[in-house]
Amino acid sequence: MDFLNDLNSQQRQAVTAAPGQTLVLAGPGSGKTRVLTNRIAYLVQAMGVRPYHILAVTFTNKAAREMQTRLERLFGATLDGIWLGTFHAACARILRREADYLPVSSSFVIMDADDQETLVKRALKELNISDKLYRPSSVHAAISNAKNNLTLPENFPTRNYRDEVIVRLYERYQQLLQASNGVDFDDLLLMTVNLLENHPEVKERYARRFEHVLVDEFQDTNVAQYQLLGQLSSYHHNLYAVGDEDQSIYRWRGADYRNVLRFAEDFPGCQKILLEQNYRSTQTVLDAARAVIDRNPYRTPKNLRSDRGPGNPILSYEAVDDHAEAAYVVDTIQQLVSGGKCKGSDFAVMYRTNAQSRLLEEAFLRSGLPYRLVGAQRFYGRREIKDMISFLRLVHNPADEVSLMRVINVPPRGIGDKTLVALQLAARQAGAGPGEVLIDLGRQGDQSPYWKSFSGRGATVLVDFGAMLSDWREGSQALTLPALFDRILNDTVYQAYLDDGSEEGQGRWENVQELRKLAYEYQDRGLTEFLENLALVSDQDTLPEQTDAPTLLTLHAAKGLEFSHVFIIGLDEGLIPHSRSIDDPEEMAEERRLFYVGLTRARNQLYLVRAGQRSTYGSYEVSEPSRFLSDIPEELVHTQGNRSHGRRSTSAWQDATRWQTRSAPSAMKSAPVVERRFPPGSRVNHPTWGEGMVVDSRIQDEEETVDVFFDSVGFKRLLASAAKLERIRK
DNA sequence: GCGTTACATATTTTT
DNA sequence: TATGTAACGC
Repeated sequence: MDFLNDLNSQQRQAVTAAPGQTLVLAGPGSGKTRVLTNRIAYLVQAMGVRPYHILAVTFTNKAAREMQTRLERLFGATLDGIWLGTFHAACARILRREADYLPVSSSFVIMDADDQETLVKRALKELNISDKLYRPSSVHAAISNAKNNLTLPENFPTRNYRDEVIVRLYERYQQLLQASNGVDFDDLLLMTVNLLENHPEVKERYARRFEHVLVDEFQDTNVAQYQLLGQLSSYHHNLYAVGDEDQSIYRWRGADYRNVLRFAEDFPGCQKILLEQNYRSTQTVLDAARAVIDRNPYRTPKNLRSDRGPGNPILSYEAVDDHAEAAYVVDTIQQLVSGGKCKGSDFAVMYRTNAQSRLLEEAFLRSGLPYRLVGAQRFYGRREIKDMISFLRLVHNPADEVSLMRVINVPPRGIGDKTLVALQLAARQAGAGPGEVLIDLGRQGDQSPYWKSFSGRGATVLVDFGAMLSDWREGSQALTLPALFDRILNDTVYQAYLDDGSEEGQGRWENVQELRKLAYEYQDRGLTEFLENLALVSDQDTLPEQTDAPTLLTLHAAKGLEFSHVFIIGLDEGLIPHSRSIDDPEEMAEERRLFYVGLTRARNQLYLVRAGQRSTYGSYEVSEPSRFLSDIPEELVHTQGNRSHGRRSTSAWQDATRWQTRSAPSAMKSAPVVERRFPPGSRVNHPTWGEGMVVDSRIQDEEETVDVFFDSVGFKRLLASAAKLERIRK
């Protein structure tokens, strides 16, 4: 049990906890994943638990993979029989096994968020409800919300007329889903919980098997997930939850950090262990983070400690506008990288909204520095990728109407609204799905009973497409996945459709080939598994790793990561906290946690950046500093630049920007030992240049360096000890 | 049925 | 800004 020696006492206590319900509250950087994996190792090695009896659930595939890798390292082999994966993957697995109990067959497709919205739109259309009054995204959110709370249409609380309409939409939506032999993302959880609830014998089977249930990021569980954990651990009662209320940032998706509090109420005998030793950040970072998060109510106070000493002060910078903000970030990174002090991969730039990445990207492109963008342009969200996946899904499951409607006329083959309406009608009259009708048409041509339901031209084009589809279906038995893929590409002449000679078209075609490459990897596993993985694996999981470039990402995407140098930009009211959060205290608390998550990603150096004005789609607006900034104790922060000096000619300001950038202290330097004599804002006198105002001042190599804006000559950078500076009163 | 255009539209976070 | 859609003309 060597691994126990490398743990601190809190960690060891957590890893070796007695069976039963255990709650580990793990502050950022406290070795949470390590505790989780070592716990599994401990269960297997010390307590003799067979991996077969262990279930470990995470929220992301990445986290699951990370645990997998660490376990392999600990054991020198893969653990046979263990269930280790995301909530959704585990549920999908259960549902496919137990499909006999379900309204769908075991080959059900998993509908992603886009598909869900498409279904909502169809429900709106069918029920003749205005999509202006009932925006699809909002209806989708309401349905999703209900499902996350285990609310079925019949239990949906209707407080007003709008709710009643939503219930009707919810019901129709559900019908459409099932007609497509589909299960949406939320159903994976909801249906599993209901299955276990309504069939105690099924529940017992799983609960008996899983002697130990472990959960990562417990604070992000929603009602359904919480319920599920209870069910799965209902026989052996060994539930091991690791999380941190302070890092709960998915409230909008139904996550409820109060589950952490509920855990203690529901299991009064549970053990609660706090991990407060931080191995990531300097004490300065932790102190700032703590000052921010301590203002949140309803949490377990934690005292995060670091052995790494105070480190560098936090640098804060206020740019004139959002362009200058981006320029500051890029310039600073460029200086530190070209100075050889840092690698590109030491840096991360975090922001609240994806839209903010654009100016950054432009600035990076201008500078020639490579960068890595997380999230924004989703590979699986691209049109061409969705098209190809839809073809494959259709082959796998012709009942999938969402996919059918997506690609029935892609590339354009003369199937327009009129023909589609006729197809829907014919299907409804026959009590079949449009997919079946289509395939029958394809097989039998004018001999098909459906033939006469269509006009001459409509019938022909439908027969053509139906023939293709039924061909693929037969092919799917005989052909390998990549071969099927190519067959589809060929038959649809998809390349010609995409690659119109433009750069964009070429890019799209490359994406298709990228997907084909992936299909190639699945040739031994087949279509079903390929599709399941496409549905459950997000883009975040397919990030190219190991590029030596700064990472651009949202604060949400940053959770679980760490970087030496972290920039958090857009620290303005309306962005952080986001304007949609200001009138709801719970939302506001979540914004605070989000900022906290960002702060605690930094190992060495934090940069807090904002802009005095920024363009919100079109026009510029003046912005106020984020309220969270004032929660950070001043002594932890070193303010760079100072917009408040009187004149601000463009050139002087640009000088200042560039200049301060260059002088950003390196992360590796220790904290200042010399006292500053000329704090920013003070007036000084110089023998040759006369009076000026100190704009910036910092200690470097035990020397005080100051930036002064002189009334006579503008900006100068001086060594305080060498220049005969004199401080004067205003 | 298709493609173009103008126009309106709404802009958080996504396993 | 950028995206989607409604309307129009072919």
